[in-house]
Amino acid sequence: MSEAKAETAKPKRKRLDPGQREEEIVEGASLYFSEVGFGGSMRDLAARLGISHALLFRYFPTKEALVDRVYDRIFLSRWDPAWDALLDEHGLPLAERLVRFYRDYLNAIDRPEWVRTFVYAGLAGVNINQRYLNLIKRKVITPVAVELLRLAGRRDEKAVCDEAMELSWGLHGEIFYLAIRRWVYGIKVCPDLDEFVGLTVTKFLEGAPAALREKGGRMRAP
Amino acid sequence: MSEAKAETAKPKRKRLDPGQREEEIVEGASLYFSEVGFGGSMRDLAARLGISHALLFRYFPTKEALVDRVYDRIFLSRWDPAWDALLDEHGLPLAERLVRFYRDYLNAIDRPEWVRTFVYAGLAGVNINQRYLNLIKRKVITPVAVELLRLAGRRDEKAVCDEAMELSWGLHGEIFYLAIRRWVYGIKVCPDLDEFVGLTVTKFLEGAPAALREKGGRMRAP
DNA sequence: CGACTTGTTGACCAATTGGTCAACGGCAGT
DNA sequence: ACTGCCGTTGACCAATTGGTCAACAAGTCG
Repeated sequence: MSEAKAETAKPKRKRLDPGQREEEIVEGASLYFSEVGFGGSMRDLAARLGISHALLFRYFPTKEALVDRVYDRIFLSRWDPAWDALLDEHGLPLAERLVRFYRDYLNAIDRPEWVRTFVYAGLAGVNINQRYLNLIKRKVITPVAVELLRLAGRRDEKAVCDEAMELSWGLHGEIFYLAIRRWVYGIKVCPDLDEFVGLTVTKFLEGAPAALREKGGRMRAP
Repeated sequence: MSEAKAETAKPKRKRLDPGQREEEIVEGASLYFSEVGFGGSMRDLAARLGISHALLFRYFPTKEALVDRVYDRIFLSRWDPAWDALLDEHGLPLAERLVRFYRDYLNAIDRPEWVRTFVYAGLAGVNINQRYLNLIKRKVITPVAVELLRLAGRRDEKAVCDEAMELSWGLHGEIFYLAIRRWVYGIKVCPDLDEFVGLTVTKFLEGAPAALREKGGRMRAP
């Protein structure tokens, strides 16, 4: 009873195992920077961790080094290898694959650290951003576009192919935009993510092939 | 010839009309902050404008005041009143209205200052952001959702109504995401915006009613 | 209990930040 | 050309920033 403060979960003040402390710092930094952006100060972060800011420099030689680690932590291995197989499972109907993939994917990324850090990085012009989107393009957008073309019964002329890519990006953007609305704009969104993905994929599969076939129709307004 | 520097467009160094100078500052600040974020410094901005940073404080008492002006400049009166009438023109088919509105809208907002500042503001938690999106919801999302419900032949039960809203947000997000890809992530996008809007609206109108009708089908996976 | 290792800290530094102010100097009006 | 208004500036200030370093103390080994 003489030290009643000891109840607030983590009142420890000193002498941690180095590995443990480092982990604690990276974890805390991920949260902190995702909230305030990478303009946040080392002192604030330290205060939040309950340590002195000098200690941060014991574990990371420079702020940039910490930031890099945060990038790694958040982006690296955010791609579940199982998704490769799933998206390529031509035995399953496309609808099934898309619904399952995007439910899983949205579930994996729809958290504040991920979305906010990703957007912060984009605004700051960090290249990790473009690298990640190239991966998405290669593994998701393009394969989906290819199957979309076949579904619409179009041969792969350059122009039509580009349109299929844009439609595929559209599906992706629509889903990611939900996360943006929630974590960047702070707006309340549809609580049932699975339902949202279901709706959106259905809309995509019902609408996109039709849009592709209708080329030259409604699009070319006077 | 004795003053050859005088050729680089605006080598003027002193004594502008106050109104003119103020305009110049707000204009420059809009560009500057949209590039580096609102963490940018007054000194940098001043250097970029070719004036001393003290002068900035002559025109704006504080940095915050300048930032507010930039917000106003960028967001205020970004809504073309003609859009109200257009969206409400029930004589025209919905497809026509949507295509025309979103072509115009995308054209109006698809510029770096707008998109980047909007996202910066969102991350910073500035309320102007939510205010703007409420306007979008009221003037675009909801009316479109209502017409979508009718198109799908569904009565307006709460659940179905929510779904229609999400689908409508989806269309909006898809289109805005194009601007994000371009101006936040710095990725090359479909060069023909009008074509993109045409495709996306077609996909929406072909797919969304179907998705709404199909409730309980593909969505409820085991 | 004392000594040694090492995780941790408070004090300090130089650079940068938002903001102030007295003094400078264009540019009328006469 | 002189004068005076006022747009403009350089020098300055306090607070904050990333980063350093000698000193402190928690835990362990004898």
